[in-house]
Amino acid sequence: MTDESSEIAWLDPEQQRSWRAYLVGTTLLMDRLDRELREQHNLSMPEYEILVRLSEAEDRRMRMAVLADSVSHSRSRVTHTIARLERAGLVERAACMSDGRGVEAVITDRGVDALREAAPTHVSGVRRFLVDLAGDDDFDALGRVFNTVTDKLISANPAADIR
Amino acid sequence: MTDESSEIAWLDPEQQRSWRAYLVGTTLLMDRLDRELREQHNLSMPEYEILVRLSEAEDRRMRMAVLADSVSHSRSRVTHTIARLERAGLVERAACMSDGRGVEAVITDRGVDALREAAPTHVSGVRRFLVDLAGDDDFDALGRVFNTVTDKLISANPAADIR
DNA sequence: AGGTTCTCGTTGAATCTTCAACTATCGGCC
DNA sequence: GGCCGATAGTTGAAGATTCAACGAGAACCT
Repeated sequence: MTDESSEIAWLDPEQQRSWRAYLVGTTLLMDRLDRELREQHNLSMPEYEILVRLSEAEDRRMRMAVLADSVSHSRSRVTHTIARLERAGLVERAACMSDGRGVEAVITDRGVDALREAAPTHVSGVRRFLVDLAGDDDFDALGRVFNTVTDKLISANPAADIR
Repeated sequence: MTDESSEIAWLDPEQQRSWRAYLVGTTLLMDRLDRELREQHNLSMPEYEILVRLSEAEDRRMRMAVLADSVSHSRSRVTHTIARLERAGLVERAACMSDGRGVEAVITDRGVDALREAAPTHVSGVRRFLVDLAGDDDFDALGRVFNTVTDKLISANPAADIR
């Protein structure tokens, strides 16, 4: 294209095909999983993910910042998401004893129930549209790649705050 | 968990690790690439993708529906995105001659320039945070997986309208 | 103590996306 | 020609996410 383009490391056609497949595939996949959760369980993907983290946490509760880091969403976003979940009665907020600024999100019994109901739907979607389509080796490769990507982006973006 | 859970094909721990790495990694990656484009070139990822498609198209123009399909966004979304790009002077709309309902999006010279400027930034990001981190074989695997995912989700979602 | 600086989490507005409803045109059919 | 269902694209409001600014408490330093 321009003069400087000769110095730029463009993607070769095959790499470009893979990159675009990833972009489009991810869009379609997230869209689909989100839609299934919404229609069948009235939950969005981000909400679902947060419920999962909380349900696995010690004492079913997590500090907002830890929660935000664990899903890699901004703190503001988590605040809003938790607010929605709280309105739905699936989560409650509790002041943090050890830190006056702190807030803990706690999944309620109803939250656990909602998650239990939604989980099979979700997992089946992940299987049908991703895991079972990929060979085991390819799926392992995917895991390796994105573990590396995550490491790189976490350490490149110093410390906690995603933003 | 519940009784029926014994019949459900959950993900084994390693699969779960990969799935979550993909989720988190994708979040971080898209976030990062979007931010770089925005800060350095005042473009979002979806806007960038659309400019790319248009720039590659015959005569630099595409029907809205074709464009929407090619990036796998809803038509409404593309309408809004194009409206923004039009406001920025990077794209124009033109009535379609062969079909009275049709609208073609055409990338302007300014649009081509903007894309030319942004492309090196973007490609470098894709390389630094994904392509160059993955071994060639792993990256190929990623391409295979998402080509399959895309095929499955396109055919599963009969015909054009993504939603 | 007092002051400074940092982190925690929230807030409300701006931006982007989704959703449902709508207009207009096309295409087939009678 | 005229009707009828399907398709193209838009619209505006509702919903979700980002962004910048903020208040409150912690941590540190003297």
